[in-house]
Amino acid sequence: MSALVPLSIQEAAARLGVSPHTLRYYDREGLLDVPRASGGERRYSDRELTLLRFLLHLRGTGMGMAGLRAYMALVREGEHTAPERRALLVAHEQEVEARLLSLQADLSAIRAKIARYDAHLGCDGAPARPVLDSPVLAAQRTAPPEVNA
Amino acid sequence: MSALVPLSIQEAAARLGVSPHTLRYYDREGLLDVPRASGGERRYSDRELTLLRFLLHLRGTGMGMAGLRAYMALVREGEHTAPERRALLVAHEQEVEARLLSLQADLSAIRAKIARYDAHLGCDGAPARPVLDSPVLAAQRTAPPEVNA
DNA sequence: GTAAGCCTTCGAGTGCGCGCGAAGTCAAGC
DNA sequence: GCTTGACTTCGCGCGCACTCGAAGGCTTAC
Repeated sequence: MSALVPLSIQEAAARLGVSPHTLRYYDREGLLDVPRASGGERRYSDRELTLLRFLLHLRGTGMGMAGLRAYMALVREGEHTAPERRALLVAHEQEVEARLLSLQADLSAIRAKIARYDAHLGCDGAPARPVLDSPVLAAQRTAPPEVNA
Repeated sequence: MSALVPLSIQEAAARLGVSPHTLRYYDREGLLDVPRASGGERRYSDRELTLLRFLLHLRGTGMGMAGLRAYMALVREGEHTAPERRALLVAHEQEVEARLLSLQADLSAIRAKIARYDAHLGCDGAPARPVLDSPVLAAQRTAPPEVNA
């Protein structure tokens, strides 16, 4: 999981699942100060990889570049900014949770529609296929079906 | 929930929670054939509102305009396209579920980070605040904490 | 020495889903 | 008849996060 020796931008990109272009972009945007080798090449070691992995979690949940910059600015400030970082993360967490709920609601509506197609295709009153269950669906059974079509 | 009389674009937009601009855009893009009043004004009745509501569920789960067009093309084709519509929706559903899972994984990582800040701020080995639980979180306790920072 | 290959910077382009302002039209009220 | 106001079409602009191409430099291999 961790590298013993600093990685080139290509290797780092491969590990993180992004393109080298993206890593350079993040650098340009001032998210990280990536150490350079003698020839000026970026060297990604554990610290950078760890930070980037977390930044990618933030990006994956829709935080914009401005948010990432703000967070990394606090990180550079030092340990005493921990409360502010926590506040920033909690605020983001709440936004994400809201989006997650509405995403689940939308998905639920789509599944209801699929179920209706199943009912009509099955042509015997009951769904032909029981719409195989998924772990993600657990919470949705509490919400009303909301069959709006 | 439903209108007895066709709505103006403003009223429809308000009900659907989008802007009139967006409704005209959808019209231009050929998603719906919205009936017009004598003066050429769009009139949204139950059929249109219902269709749009479902389209907004699709948009809300990240389906692009091309997907919406494809779906609506099938709807216009008639009832015999039901199997294709179902297939389209099922494919989309699976994409969304995948995104949902990765979103939850990202969110989980962020929450782990918050918990670590809590631990350090609390300064007594245990989280000062038990990180209040949410219904969304139910499935996540099965996944490993993945504290990567 | 020189060719290969990966790196560098800089700046412009892309794709998507609107957002918005301009300019014109139409129906209703006074 | 004239204003008012909501509607129409048209088409450019935008914000975001990349994405890519051009032009050049450094190191290593032969």
